[in-house]
Amino acid sequence: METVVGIEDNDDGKFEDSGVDRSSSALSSPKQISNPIVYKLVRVEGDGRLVPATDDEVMEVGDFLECENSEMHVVADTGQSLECISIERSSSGNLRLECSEGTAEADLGKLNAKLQYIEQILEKVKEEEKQRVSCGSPVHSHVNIDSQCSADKFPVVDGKVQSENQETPSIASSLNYTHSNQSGSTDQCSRPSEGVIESGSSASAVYSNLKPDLSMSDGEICLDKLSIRELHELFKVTFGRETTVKDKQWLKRRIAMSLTNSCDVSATTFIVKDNKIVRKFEDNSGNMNAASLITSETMTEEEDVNFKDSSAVKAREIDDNQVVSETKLRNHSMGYGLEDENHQTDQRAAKRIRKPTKRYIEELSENESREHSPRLLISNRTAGHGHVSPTSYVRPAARNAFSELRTYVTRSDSLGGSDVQIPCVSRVRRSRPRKDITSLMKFHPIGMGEAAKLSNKLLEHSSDADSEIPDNVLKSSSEPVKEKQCPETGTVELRPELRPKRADPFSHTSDDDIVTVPTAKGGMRRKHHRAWTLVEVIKLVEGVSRCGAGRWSEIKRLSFSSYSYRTSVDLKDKWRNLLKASSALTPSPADDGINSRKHGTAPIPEKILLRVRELAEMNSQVPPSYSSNKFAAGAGSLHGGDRSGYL
DNA sequence: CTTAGGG
DNA sequence: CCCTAAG
Repeated sequence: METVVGIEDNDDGKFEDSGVDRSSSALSSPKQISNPIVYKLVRVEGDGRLVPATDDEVMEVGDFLECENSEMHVVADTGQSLECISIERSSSGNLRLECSEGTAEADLGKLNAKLQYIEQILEKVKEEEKQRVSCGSPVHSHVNIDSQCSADKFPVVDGKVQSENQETPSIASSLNYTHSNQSGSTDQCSRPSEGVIESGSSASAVYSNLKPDLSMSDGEICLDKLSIRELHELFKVTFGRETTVKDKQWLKRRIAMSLTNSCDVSATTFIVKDNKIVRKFEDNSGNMNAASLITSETMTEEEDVNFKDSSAVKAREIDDNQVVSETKLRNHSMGYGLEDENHQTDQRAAKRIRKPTKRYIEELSENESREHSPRLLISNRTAGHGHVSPTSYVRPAARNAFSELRTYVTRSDSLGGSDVQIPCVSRVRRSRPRKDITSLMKFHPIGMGEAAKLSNKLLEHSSDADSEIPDNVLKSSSEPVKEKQCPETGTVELRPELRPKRADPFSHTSDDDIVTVPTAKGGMRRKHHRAWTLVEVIKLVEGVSRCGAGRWSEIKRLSFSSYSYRTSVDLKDKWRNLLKASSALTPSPADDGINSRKHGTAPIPEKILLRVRELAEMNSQVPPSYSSNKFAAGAGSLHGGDRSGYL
C-alpha cells in the first residue's frame, strides 16, 4: 500500500505535469490520431447563453458516451479516422447531428448508430426541458466522458486541446455538466476548477472533470458522498443495468472502474487515478484485489497455486496489454489505430494503453462464457504484436509514466504496479476467481507467448464442450431404460457436471470442474474424483462392446471425445472396476438389483454389470484381436437383449 | 503414445 | 486416481 501511494503521487504529479505536457505535446504533434471523442452537452438558453446540461441529461449522455467510447475506441483504433461528432440544436429546435470524419476508414456504421442514439437522447432532452443543446462551444465545465483520453496526452486533448487543435483528428468527448448537483459526487467531479490542479492548461481541468484525475480525493469524495441509492443510479447509468448490490464500496469501486475503463487506455493517468480511488477502496474493503495482484506478481512461489496462477495470468495479460499499449504509444502515440500503425509513428499521446485490458476485464467480470475466449485471444494477439517495439518513448512525461507504469505492471509487486492494474485485476478477481481462469492459467502459467496458444486451446475446448453437451443429452434421452434403474445418477450427475462446464470455456479447457493440483513430483493430480456417471459407464460399456476391451484410446475417441477428462487410462481403470463388480455380482444374480442399490456403493445398474460380465466373458472366450472387432462387439450387444436398449 | 498392472 | 513398466 505504501508503495502504491508513492506511485500514485508520482502519477499524479506526472499527471499534472503531463497536463501541460499533454497540451503541448498535443499541439506539437499535429497528428494525434486517436483522440477521444468529445461530447459537449450544453443547453442554450433563450438568450443564447450556454447552460450546463442537467444532471439527467448528463447522465444519459454520459451513459451513452461511455458505451460509445468503447466502440468508438475501437473504431479509432482501427482507423485513424478522426471523428468529430457534434450535436447541435438548430434554432428551429431541431436536433442536428454532425459527424465529420477525418478518415474514411472509420467505422461509420457504428458511429452513425451512436450518433443516432445521441440524437435520440438529445431529442428527449429537448422535449423534456425544451432547451437547446449546442455542441462545439467551449463550456467552462466539461465532463470528459471519454476516458480514452486516458493517456497522459490525451486528457488534454479533450477540452482545450481539441478546441485549439481542431485539425487534430482527435475526438474528445466532453460532457458539460450541470453544476447543480443531484449527487454530490457528480458535482464535485464535474467541477474541475475546484479540485484539480490547475496546470496551466485548461485541459487539465477538463480532463479532471470526469476523471478522477483531479485528485483522488475528489474522485473519492464524489463517490463517497453518494448514498447507496445514488450509487445504484450511477451504476445503472454506467452499466446500463440495475444492481442489487448493496455494498457501497463495491458500487463505488465498480463505478470508478467503469469510468476508468472507459478511459481505458490511458492507463497512466487514468489508471493512476483509478488506482487511487481503487486503492482507497482497497484499503477499506478491497485489500484482496491489491493483495491478489501483488501476490501474483510478486510471489511466484506462493503455495496456493491456483490462486497464484490465476493472478499471475491476469497480471501477465495486463502486462501484455501494457506493453502493447506502450509500444503503440511510442509508435503511434495517440492513434492506437491498427491501420494507423504504418502511418503514424512517433509521438502521439498514447491513447489507449489498455483498451484490450478493459474489455478483457469487463468480460471477465460480467460475462462468462464464450465471449471470453475471443477476447482473450485478441488481447493476446495484441500483446504479441506490441511486443515488437519496446524502445522508444515518445514524450518525456508520457514516457515516464509509461515506463513507470510498465515497470510496475510488468514485474512489480509493488503497489504501483497494482495501482495501474488494480482496476483490471480487481475486476477480474471481483468477478470471482473462477476455476476456469485458474485452469486457463495453468495452461499458460509461464509465458504470455503462450497466450495465443491458450486462446486457441480455449477455443478448441469450447467446441468440445459444445459437442459434449449434446452428446450427454442425447445419451440421457436415449437411455431412459437404464435411467430407470438409477435415474438420479444419470440425471443428477449429468446435469451438474456438464452444464457448468459448458458455461465456461476455460474450465473446459483444462479440466472443467476438476481442479488439478500440482504434486510434488510435478505431475498434476486431480483434486476431485470425477465420479463416473451412469452415462459414462454406459458409454464405456458400449465402447468396449464395439471396440473391445483394451482398445481404450479408441474407445476414448469414439465415446469419450466430449469428455476431456477421462483418459484412456481412466477408461481402463473404470473397466477394471466394472469387471470386478460384475464378477462379484455374477455369482448372485438375484441380489444384483437389490444389492447394488442397497449398498449404494454400486450405483451401477445391474444391467450394465451384466453386460460387462458378458463382454468380459466374450473377451475371455475370444482372443481380443479377433473378438475385439466390431462384429464381435455387435454380437455381444445382440446377445443381451436388454442391454442393447441402452447401449 | 498406448497398454497393462500395481499402488 | 496415480504411477510405472513394457510394447
